[in-house]
Amino acid sequence: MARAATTTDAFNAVAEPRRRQILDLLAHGELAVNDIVERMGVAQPLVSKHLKVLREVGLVDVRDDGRRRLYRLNPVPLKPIHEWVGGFEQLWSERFDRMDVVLAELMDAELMEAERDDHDPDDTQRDGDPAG
Amino acid sequence: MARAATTTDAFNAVAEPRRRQILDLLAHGELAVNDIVERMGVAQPLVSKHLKVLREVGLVDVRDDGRRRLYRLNPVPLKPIHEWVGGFEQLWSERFDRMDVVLAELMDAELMEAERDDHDPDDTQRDGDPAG
DNA sequence: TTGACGTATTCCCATATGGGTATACGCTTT
DNA sequence: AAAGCGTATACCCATATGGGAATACGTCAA
Repeated sequence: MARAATTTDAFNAVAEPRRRQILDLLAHGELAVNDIVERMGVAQPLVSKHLKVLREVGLVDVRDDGRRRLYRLNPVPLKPIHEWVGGFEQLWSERFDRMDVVLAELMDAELMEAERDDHDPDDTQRDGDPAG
Repeated sequence: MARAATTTDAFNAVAEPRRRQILDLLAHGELAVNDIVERMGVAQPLVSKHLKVLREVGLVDVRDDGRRRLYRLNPVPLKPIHEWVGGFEQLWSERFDRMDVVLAELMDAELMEAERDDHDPDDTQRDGDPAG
């Protein structure tokens, strides 16, 4: 099998930078295709294709306005992403007691700076469960 | 051109469900490849490949332990995702029933500042209205 | 050393991508 | 009706994917 389709979910749809850019633009309000084309400086068919993907995952809605098509943001499908990533937030935003060991080397560069008074030879947590 | 490589950034790496699953597992602590293989029920080479992708975007770190390799989570590269998606959070989290109203407010934020002397209860020049 | 174990890598394939170009479609103005 | 405009679609490509199978590699056990 190949990679999952971009239209599989918001995760895949949003992996493309241009599509994120489109969503950023639409966050300011409804826009016609040409508006997006101008602001992004890419070919119109390409924009239409990206919009199609975004439509298929429900990230944008369309509305006909004469011969134009106005697209507008629908942020709801982003929610699962936010929630999933949010589950890790604590792991990068602050030090944990038990995850500390794990994170130590990840942020060692910064932590080591503050590590002037050594102590605490304690260990014994091979299987910490931060989510507990 | 084809789709951006999965190793381009966390956005792409995390678009794959299995890789998210791996990160979820590692959130509980360090794991050897075989541990992951067992818990996910997929072929070992596949796990190794996914781990390689995660390594290349910095989402996991490895440590040798005899003939095993212990992987551990590094959540930091998830931060940009969280931040980008978080920018849209208010658009879905607040009790806004009608997204178009929200967007209109964003759009006219500046104008409204200058027009706080206005009155105009409504105009409703839109088509369908879900509210009812 | 030999063998077993734990992982990584290589080769193969079907698939769908993002981009380009050309063109078809629909609405509007003449 | 014809001409234009705004969008969407159809082709064409090079590329890299996720998965499967086989195998190479490094470490530990006999």
